[in-house]
Amino acid sequence: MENKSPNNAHDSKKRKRVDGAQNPRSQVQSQSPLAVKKQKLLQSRQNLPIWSRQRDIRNRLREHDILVLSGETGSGKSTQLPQFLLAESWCTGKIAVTQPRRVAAISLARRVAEEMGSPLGSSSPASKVGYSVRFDDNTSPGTKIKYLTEGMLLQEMLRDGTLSQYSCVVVDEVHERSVDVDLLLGFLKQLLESGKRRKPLKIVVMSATADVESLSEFFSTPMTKPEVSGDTSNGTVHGDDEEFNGFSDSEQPTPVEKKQVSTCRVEGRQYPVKLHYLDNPTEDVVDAALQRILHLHCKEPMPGDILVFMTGQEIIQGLQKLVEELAGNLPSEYPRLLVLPLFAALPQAAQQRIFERAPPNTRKVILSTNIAETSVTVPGVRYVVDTGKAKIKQYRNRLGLESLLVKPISKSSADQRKGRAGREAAGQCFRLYTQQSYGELEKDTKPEILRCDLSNAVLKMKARGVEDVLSFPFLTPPNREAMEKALLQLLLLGTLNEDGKINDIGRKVARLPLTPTLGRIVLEAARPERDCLLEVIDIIACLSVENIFQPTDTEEAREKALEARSQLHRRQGDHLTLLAAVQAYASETSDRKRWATDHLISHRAMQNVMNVRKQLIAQCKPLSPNPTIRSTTDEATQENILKCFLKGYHSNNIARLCPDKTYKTFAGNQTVAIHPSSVLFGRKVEAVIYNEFVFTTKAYARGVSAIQLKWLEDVWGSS
DNA sequence: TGTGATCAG
Repeated sequence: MENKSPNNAHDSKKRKRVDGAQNPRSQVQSQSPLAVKKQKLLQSRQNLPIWSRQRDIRNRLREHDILVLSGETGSGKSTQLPQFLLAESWCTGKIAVTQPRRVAAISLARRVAEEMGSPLGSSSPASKVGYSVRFDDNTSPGTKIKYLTEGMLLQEMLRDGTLSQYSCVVVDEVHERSVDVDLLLGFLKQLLESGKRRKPLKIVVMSATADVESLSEFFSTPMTKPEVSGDTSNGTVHGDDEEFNGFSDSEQPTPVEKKQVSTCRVEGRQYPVKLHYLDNPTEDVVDAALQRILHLHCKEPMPGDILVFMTGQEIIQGLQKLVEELAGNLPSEYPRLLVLPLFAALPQAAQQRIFERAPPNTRKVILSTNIAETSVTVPGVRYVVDTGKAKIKQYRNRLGLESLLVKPISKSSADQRKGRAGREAAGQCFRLYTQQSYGELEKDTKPEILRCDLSNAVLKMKARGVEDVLSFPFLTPPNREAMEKALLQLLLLGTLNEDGKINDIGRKVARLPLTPTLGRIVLEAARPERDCLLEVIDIIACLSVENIFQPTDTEEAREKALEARSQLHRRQGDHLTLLAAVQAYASETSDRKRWATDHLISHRAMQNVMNVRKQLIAQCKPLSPNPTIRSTTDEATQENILKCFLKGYHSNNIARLCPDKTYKTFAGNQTVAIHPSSVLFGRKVEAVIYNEFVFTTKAYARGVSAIQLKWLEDVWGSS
């Protein structure tokens, strides 16, 4: 039965006829539900734009190792391309397909399993399709097609430097240009040019935009100085290495010739969207959006929901009030208007409301951040209103901190937003800016690697044996200053040696699912002198998820929160307060959700904390097989916990109280105030450490704990 | 006395 499956047929000549078999009735009667479902799906697969390109794509990959495929949403590339390749003679191993987001990896795997008539993941050893995302590895030994997040493949590359179990890596959604995708592309390019693979490795790079030239140029041009060196002796957290790790041989790399890269374009499927611009620029986009929403609602026929792109939570909630007010005053002959906000911090249940059908005679208006641009598909939308702005992360080398700024979006972002109106029928897009302003927008959004703190990326490169990170093959190289800042940071953390080589600590930190700073703190906690691993992991878990404390926007809510959380507050500061919260939650055995609600703590955030905690404890097992559980009321324990943080923050995140009663940072002697959300707010202690420095109405330190200056020598004096 | 686009390990 296995061999009858068209996608497993190893006889590619017969394949076309089997796929096209139009008389499945006799098979259907005798086949399992999975096979019936597969047969039903075949027709819709055959209608996808990419279907007719199957032969072409397979031929191209027989002749070339690299294929750059551009295709818009709806072309079917993410589901069909991996299936096309399964029967190729070079495809003896697995096919990896990377995705930027977990939900995408999971839903694609589910869909492809159905199409292939295969059980999903670990449910059966016969499963051909699986997925792997953080906290959820759903694969079986027989998995041939594996959907996984970019971060998961990066982790796999640290453990198995040549990706020996794969015959093909498909990198999807490259146009989003996450830091992880940029690293992956560089690592894959190095791997291809290293000549380290025993069997061929095929690479398919897929992008929704037509930036095919830069991608094919990237892969076809050999690196001037192939980077092959590095000390990769074992220093693992897992201790399960079998394969070599990176490019550790001292032998010279094989000389590289210019690679042949094949390129291919597939049409998407999209209904037409009519564009409208403002004649004159507006000063007040909120008002312009309000007018546009009401006008659309009163003039355009039903059905047809409206999706409005805005910058952030606050402005969305403001507009929501205005629209609801005005819509309430409309004459009764108009349909009703249901306003739904959408942003990531919104509780899950509230986010779900956008998928529910509106009551009869009601039009939905969804006011969204750019979450609706890529991460969430809102159904029923025929009208898009675009303010042309978004909050964008920026990194400032000199201050060494990331901040969010409202900035104009790029052309490709604007076009993506517009496309959201044409998913189900023809639609319209109203841009709340002029056509001239559109013309002046950047073509693409600046890749994240040019806008962020690079210490994590650089550490990963070092852990893969890349010694000269300045000549790493980046699709768009970050500037030298940002790279040097990251190297310095890693050196201060003690993850690199003076000569820039990664050390044992660095290799261990690189494998933890944390920033280098937080990873370093965890390692410190495992040292026998500190011996407070479990306690520090609880705190670190909180710092690596969203805020566990429910936001308090009114005076009343603030008082209520203060009251509800009073038993959790620790006078030493926010770190020990977080620890108290996790310990209380974890020891709650009856109803954790209720406990969270009672304490005005986000249950969803706490569930994430528990997942991260479990993962970190498992990963740290080799560091400290039997960690002691400490009494957290013991002063020595408290001191040890905070000293671990001191080790990770070194001079960056410390401030001391000056005679003028203000806190000044160690590093820059800058005045910094304790944030009102801190339990230490308003208190004066000799010195503090803090998790982050933010500049809003003034310079604030958030996540603050009291320390003693005499501790510094103990922490900095030792290695 | 005040904040937060989004995603990933």
